[in-house]
Amino acid sequence: MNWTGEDPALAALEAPARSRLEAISPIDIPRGHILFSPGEAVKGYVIMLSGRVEVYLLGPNGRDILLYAVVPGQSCIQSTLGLLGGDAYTAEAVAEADSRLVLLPRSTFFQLLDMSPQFRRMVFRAFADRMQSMMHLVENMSFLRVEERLAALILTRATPTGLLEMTQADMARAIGSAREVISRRLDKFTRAGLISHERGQVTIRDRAGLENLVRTPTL
Amino acid sequence: MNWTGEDPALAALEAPARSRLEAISPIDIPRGHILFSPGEAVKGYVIMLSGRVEVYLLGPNGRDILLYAVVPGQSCIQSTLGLLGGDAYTAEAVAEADSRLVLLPRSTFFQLLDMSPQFRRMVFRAFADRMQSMMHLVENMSFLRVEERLAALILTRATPTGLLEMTQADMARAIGSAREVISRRLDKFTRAGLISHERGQVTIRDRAGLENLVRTPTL
DNA sequence: CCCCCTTGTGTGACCAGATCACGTGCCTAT
DNA sequence: ATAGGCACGTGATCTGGTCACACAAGGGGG
Repeated sequence: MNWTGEDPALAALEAPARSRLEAISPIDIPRGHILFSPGEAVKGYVIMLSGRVEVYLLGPNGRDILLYAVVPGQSCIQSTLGLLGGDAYTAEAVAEADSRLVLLPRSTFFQLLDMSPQFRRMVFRAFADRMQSMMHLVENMSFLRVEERLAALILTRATPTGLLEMTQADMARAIGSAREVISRRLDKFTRAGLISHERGQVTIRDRAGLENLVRTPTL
Repeated sequence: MNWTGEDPALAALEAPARSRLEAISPIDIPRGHILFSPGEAVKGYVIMLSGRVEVYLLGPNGRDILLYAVVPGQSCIQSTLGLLGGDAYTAEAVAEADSRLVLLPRSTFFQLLDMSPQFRRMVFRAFADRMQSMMHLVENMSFLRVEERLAALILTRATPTGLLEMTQADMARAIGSAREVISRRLDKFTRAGLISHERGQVTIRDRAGLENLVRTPTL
């Protein structure tokens, strides 16, 4: 077993730190599984090896918004917050794809933090990335219109062939809007010839047109 | 000169780290001064000794929203982000009161990070606090109505005697709304007997009534 | 002291978007 | 076949952000 070789950042760790990590077995999480829910105690520091985990903030009325997605090479900030501050989770994390990850117990995490400069850099970097992305989230939600956010979502999440398989409700969650609004916007896009859409999927018809929408602030 | 004694977290540092810090002189920033603007290169890690610095995200149309305020014992995350990720500032920081702070050059910051476990904890803790507050920001802006946010603002920022000296435009920035909306809400609050207000200030008349507004989700 | 200029406010009209309350096809398991 | 669940469409309504003003309160400089 040699999972630390799978990731460049992990492979760069000092030998002692690496072997300390190797002692822990990765766990596999099936798609759709919930890693943690609000109120649960923090289990440890999470290192993603493969897959995709999305972290949502849950609102009182059943609404929820996507805070960020964790992909390999990143860590889950929620966990780190809990480890450092002692608070419980306030968000929900769900595996969007079959995922493989390593769960570092609190004590191991702190040991590594003290013994390995490389590990420290890794953690700091992960922190910085998250913070950056959170700021972008705030920025987008505050200053961009739904139409721009939606266009951006379609462009960034569609396959190279221009297909996006996603339900309207999920799109709404991803850009912090409501399902009904997505429905209407997709209609508008379709009438404008930018996309076509049917149950569960959107197909890009005019990529340039969408890109134009994104980079046009308010016009 | 012995400024590390002024703050409990700093006083807890190991002797070598402390003396390393003491070699740097604090700088004084007058109220209203802008510490940094978007696009500027990152100067270093900031440790606040006294005062209050507010960090705003600037929108394209002149609108801006308060990301967080830095008070003594905390650090400015924007700076840290820059140090770790190498990106320039994307926000603006302005001193809301006369402030005194220490600016750690990048190299010193990393040296301390490597040599002092206490310093590491301090930095991590600051990071975690900021991340936590950013999540609260997102949470509040997504799930709370303007009225609740405004009531909360008045309660938390008013003096013990119930006076809040702040312009409506500033309140709007603080809770991520627009000036006109604040104007109308304050009117409403006043008609309800919760507050009274005049140019540049709000006075709490019915604290319990305001608190009730805050903790009532939608009713 | 008055004028002018800046700053802080009040207000109405309008628009984007969130919420509510449905209805309607599709798909699957019993 | 049918019932239930899921994805989607749609109108009505409300909150809140934007725009375009007017107006009042200070604050110098003449």
